[in-house]
Amino acid sequence: MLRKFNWFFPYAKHVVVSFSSINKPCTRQISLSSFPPNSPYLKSLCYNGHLKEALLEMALQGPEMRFEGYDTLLNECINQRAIREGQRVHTHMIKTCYLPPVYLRTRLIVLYCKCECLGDARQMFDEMPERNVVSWTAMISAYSQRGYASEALNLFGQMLRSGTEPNEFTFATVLTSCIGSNGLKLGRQVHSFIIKTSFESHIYVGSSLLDMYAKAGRIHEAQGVFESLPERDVVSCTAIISGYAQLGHDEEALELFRRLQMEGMSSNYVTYASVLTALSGLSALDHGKQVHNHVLRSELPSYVVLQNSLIDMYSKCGSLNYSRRIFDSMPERTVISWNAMLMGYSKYGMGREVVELFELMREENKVKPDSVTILAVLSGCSHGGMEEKGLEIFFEMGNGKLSVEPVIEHYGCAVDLLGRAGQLEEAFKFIKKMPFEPTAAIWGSLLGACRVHSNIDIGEFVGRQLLEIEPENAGNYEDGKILETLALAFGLINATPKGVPVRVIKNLRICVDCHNFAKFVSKVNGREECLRDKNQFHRIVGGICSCGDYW
DNA sequence: CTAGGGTTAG
Repeated sequence: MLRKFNWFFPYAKHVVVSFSSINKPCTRQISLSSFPPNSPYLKSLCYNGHLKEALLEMALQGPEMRFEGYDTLLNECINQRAIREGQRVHTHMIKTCYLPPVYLRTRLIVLYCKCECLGDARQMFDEMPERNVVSWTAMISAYSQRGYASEALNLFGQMLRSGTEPNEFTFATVLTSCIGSNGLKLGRQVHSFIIKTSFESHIYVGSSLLDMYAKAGRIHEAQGVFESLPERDVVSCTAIISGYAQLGHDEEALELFRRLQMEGMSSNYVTYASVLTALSGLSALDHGKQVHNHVLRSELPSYVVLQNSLIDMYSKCGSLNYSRRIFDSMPERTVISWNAMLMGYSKYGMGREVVELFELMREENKVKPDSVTILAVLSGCSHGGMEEKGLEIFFEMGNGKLSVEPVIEHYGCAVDLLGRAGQLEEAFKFIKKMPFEPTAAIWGSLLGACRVHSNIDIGEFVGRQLLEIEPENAGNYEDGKILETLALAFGLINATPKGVPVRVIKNLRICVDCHNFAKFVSKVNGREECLRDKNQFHRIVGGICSCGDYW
């Protein structure tokens, strides 16, 4: 009993750890207890997930705690993502003057990283008296995983300068941070380093490498790395398939998938998600259903990611009912699930469904809307005849009610909403007041509104703005022709529904003609039609389109 | 101890 009181530390509910104290030179008090540390008991508590009891045991053992006990405890804290309990272990080390070896300090970095306490992880890292390749890699990977690519790369540079040799773990993780405008250049540098250190054919390094090339749009180089791999597994195969799919090479992606399957590759839910991306790009409903059936038969657990891609596939293939059925059946949804469903409704101009679903999302209050959510809702409102509602939601963003910072695309939607509501002057003033430089797309949307509402004054001004912003479009014409072209553009404003052949923006003309033709056909045949263009869907019944002639 | 592929939008 005496021993217990000697070494029992009454912890505050919220432990504030003084990180710097862990490195102070300090010797542990010598235990006079004759009891050996009860490590097996602590271990069994941890293995059974009883962290609270294990912490109590730690307190009882006091300074008799050794490496093994700390290791077991930290492992379980990491498994359970138990930050409070992990902090207690950390505090215990400090209070009992235990100087943890590099290994345990690295475990603490991992703990803080997994619990999304990146700052604490970095502090731990900075205060290490010595580091090895594992601790460097753990910290680099912490940044990579949390999306801090430049910090990861910075640290990689520091690591090299410190004279620590990277290993296959380091390369695999640092390559995932070679993204963005400078990514390819850096990735190539890392690649040559990998060749020098003979890690090129390592399966983890190789798949990370090919993924880096694929994300940089260098699919042939990615293919080259893939083919040079001495062995293949699910991840490397999925990486190359998704590389093709993400670059829009949908047929190649599917062809590769078929070939690799015949060669005996195994698939998992990530593979199917990538294949579904390719299929939705091709609007290949039948194949999509086959994948869906296959997934159901193979009894994969219900992975949110896979269900998200099924929602997207069905909506892009025009089967919104299937999308909704999957959406409704999901035990758990992420923001992407909501976004995919909202986007589906939005592209069909189903404004009411968009607003209803968005309201459901806010009621449930489990998942926070993000920038894409609002984009889907606003564009759904403008394509679906819910202008007022859409504007209301846009202005809620400015009020801070939505925890989403408006970006230029949201402003574009607002212009769309105002234009569609016929408030052309308001839209014009709105563009002038925006905190962003208006893009060609924004002027273009106002021009479209001017066309629908036959407003020549604003339309003329907007047309000139467009020619200024997009000189590459106008650059194809000689000076005289630009005035020619402008006239035709304004002619378009008053164009009859049958359409006047105007050559201002090519796809605008094609779109009007095709659209009218489709409407004409639907009226004559009395059939419903579904068209998919670059941005949205048109569902045409009896000569009337779901887009309300506004796109 | 540390590592690779994935779903919405653009």
